[in-house]
Amino acid sequence: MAKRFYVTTPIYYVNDVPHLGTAYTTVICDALRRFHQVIGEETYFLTGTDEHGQKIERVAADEKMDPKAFCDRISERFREAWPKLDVVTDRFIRTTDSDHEAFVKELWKKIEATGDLYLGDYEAWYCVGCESYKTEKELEQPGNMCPLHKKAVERVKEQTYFFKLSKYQDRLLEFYASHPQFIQPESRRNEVLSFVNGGLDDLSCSRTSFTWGIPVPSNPKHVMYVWFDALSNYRSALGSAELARFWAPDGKVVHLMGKDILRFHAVFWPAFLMAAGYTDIQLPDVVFAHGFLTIDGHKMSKSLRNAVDPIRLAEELGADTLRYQLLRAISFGLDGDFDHAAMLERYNADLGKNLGNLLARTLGLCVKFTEGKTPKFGEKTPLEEELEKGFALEVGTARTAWEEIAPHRALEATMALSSLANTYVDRAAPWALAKNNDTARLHTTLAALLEVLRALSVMIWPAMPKKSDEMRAQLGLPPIGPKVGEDLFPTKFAPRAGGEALAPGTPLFPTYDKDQVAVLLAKLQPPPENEPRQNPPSKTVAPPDTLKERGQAAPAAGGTEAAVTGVAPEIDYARFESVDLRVGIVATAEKVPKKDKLLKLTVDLGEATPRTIIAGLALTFSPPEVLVGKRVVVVANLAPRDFGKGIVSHGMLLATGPSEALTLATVPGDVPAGARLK
RNA sequence: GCCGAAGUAGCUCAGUCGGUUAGAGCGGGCGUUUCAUACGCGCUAGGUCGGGGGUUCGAAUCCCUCCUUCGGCACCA
Repeated sequence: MAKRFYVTTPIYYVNDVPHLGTAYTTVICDALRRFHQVIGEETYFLTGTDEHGQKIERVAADEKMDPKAFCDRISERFREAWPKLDVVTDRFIRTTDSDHEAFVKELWKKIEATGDLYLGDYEAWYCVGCESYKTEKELEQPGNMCPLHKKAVERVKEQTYFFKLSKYQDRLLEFYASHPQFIQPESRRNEVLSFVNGGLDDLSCSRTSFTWGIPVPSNPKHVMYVWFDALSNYRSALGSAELARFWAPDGKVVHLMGKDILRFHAVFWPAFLMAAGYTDIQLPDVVFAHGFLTIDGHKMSKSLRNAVDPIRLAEELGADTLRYQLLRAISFGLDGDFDHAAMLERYNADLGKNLGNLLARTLGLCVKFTEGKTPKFGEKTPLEEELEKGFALEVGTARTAWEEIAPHRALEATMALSSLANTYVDRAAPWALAKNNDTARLHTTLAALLEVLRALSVMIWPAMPKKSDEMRAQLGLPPIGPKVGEDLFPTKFAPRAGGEALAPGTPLFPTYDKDQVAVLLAKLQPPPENEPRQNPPSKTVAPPDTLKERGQAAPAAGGTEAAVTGVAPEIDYARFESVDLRVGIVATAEKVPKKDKLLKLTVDLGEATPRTIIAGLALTFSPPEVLVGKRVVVVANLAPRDFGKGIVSHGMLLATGPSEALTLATVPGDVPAGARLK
């Protein structure tokens, strides 16, 4: 049984501001930490911001700001946001913090000393005609020919530090095997296993093309790869000897993150630590990837994400209501939907009618019949026996669920206990007992109810700390003040002595009537988007974090993201002239079966018959017919490429952008098909 | 296309080492109590357990196949 509990969110990249996705991750961590606090463990909760990288350098430049100043501004938005959701962190770390930088440099040096970080050339084959890198297997032999241009490709070199990730493949697999809990949930584990089983390449771990990052100690021209820098925060934050105890055998280290960045946490991070000499026992215990949220059934597009502000929700409804919805409504680990209407419905049902009303009716009875004081618990009847049985069951279920990182189940059990108490009141009918002057039974009944309420006030604390405080105040109890070594989470049904003052107050969770619900929804729900129906996968913007946007593990080798770090080598005019660019008019367009991205076009180039061109446009242009009639730019003298099944492409369209949001190079006006561009 | 996960009542999900009438919560409907926030309690939903086929005395639960959804990979001349 762990005595210490250390939980982290990913550090959020400052190219975005807090939104519902990041709030989700952060709230869950806070709730988990609170649970572990309340059972008497020593806890530490870390969040923060990730601030280095070329992207930030650029955005800052665009805003004519110093990168650090830019980071200060955005980081502050995160720092300010979380307390508004009743999130209490032990530290808000920034990758620009000096102790972090110092730690990362030390970590780097340690690994470099073992030889697992080595300076090498990132070498790749580059075809000037294609303006892109080629992999070995793409080339035609002999002569390393570009298959399209039938010309030899060039060898391009960039110096970079590599991390010997390949060396850790087996050790990682062994680690996963001996620590089945390491990657959760289970289904994600398989994904990672197959990735690692598929073989690991060494990781390019430094850049020289920009400067906004932590310099490599032995070679300051190089800046460390952002992931190396960022992942290290989990460790750098515990740099002091005093804090290192959280990362010891009797401590449990849990990293929570969205499923999109699981790989970095489950593969790279432990490998870095292994390389730096950490033993298995010093690696994190659990890497838990949760799902993505949709909002009212819609994927989180950028605009939708901006329209649904967690801070505003918290201000409007109370942080506790938002927290409850996030924790209870979404099966943790799976993708989930954040539905505004469902949230209010659930609030009314669970919190208002079930729990809130239970408190009100119980205290009401006490005011009437026990002078507002806690009564004495007397002899049990079968009713109390049954209540106790249910109490033990639900309390146990809730505890286990929290331990297993299943907050939705924990809260389900919590509400089940509240339901049980409502049933119990009805059966015991204290108002009838009062009428019959059966004071002993009356008191026993009320004391039993107060005991359930006391337990509930503890059980909701991880999810709804403020409401717990209010509830306990009404029950005449002090707010939860967790102490290390003291397990406050209910186990035994143990009514209070009696004679203590109660302090009934206003309803804990006032319900919203139909009209109020309508008003709130109108106010909070984002306006419906004009989503082009069936416009596929505008890629879900990963809510939980935006770290993915940092680019590939290796330099832009043939990646579709074409992070243009520099302009391709110079060519002479003759070479340029050899590329025959023509205006083409799209005649037909259809999807290539079984290929997600490919469209088969016929394009009129003013020739006898239109040409067939295969292009990777399907993600952006749906249905493909929208392309018909467009004047596009075609590379007309590109060697044909066979896609199998008799599909051959005779040319290429010019376009830019990510595959799900491409911009086609088009020609305005009525230029005839076949006109040459130069 | 390859690999993986999933498809169970209006909604969110549980159940699956095969076994009596397939479950819970919410919502809906009906009834009822009065301590309470018009709240509680009781009853109810009759759902082809994605489709089809097979194994078996018996399948939501095992096998095959198909469909759909979601991931990862591939495809982007």
